[in-house]
Amino acid sequence: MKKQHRELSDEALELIAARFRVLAEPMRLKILNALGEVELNVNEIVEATGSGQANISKHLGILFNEGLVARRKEGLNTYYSVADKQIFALCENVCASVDEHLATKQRAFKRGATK
Amino acid sequence: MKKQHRELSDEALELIAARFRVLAEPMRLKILNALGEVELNVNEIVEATGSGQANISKHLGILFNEGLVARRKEGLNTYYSVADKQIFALCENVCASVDEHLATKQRAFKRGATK
DNA sequence: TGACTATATTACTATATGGTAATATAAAAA
DNA sequence: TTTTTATATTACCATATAGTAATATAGTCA
Repeated sequence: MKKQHRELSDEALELIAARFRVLAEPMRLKILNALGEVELNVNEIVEATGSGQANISKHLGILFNEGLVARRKEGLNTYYSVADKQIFALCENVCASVDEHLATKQRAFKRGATK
Repeated sequence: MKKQHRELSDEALELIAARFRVLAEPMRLKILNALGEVELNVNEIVEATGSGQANISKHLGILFNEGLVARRKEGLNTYYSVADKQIFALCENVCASVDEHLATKQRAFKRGATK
């Protein structure tokens, strides 16, 4: 039996999956996309996303715990920014991959072969 | 107000999130890791992962629907392989990112500041 | 044909989690 | 101090989904 790839323990797989899980929510992606390269406070993020304050705070907490965003308090406000800029490259990759997948599906559909 | 990043519709965000969601399961990552560059049938994957046949079939179906694996039938057997090799680069990135995050946490812990 | 085998599907349960309303906290202002 | 404001937290409900057992399906072999 040939060894295919790097050995990954169940624990490592769980950690990697957890990271993906954080990115697997449209609202969290929306927050990251809204942040981009700038720094926004919670209210600004609430407005940018159109979601409720409690929900946004919860998502921000999750993003913060995973180290994807940084947090800075200034008086009553909390300013958030993207801590791990690599996220954007990651999303670009996934974007391209999804796009390719959809194109393939569309070609199959046009050919009349959904298979 | 400055435009930060690319505009992404809610629909696009949902598609990207869906892709991440597929990768957000340890068992599916385990399957992809087991497959690597080789082709395995369902039974071989069942053995490699230590999970049940029904569960593996279900996960393979999900991976297939997202276009992450390809499927080839040969008699009674179904052989699966990784269709989107970019996945591995993606996982490497996430791996590095998680690693960095954990290292940061560890440094904070050693400093006595969990903050 | 009928038995056997590999895989897929279905039905079910248990768990996780997103959204929301209500509330707590804590900093600023009056 | 009291009030106001921004954010975080808690409790709750509704939904999604991983794992599993049972069953269906379909190819192979006798």
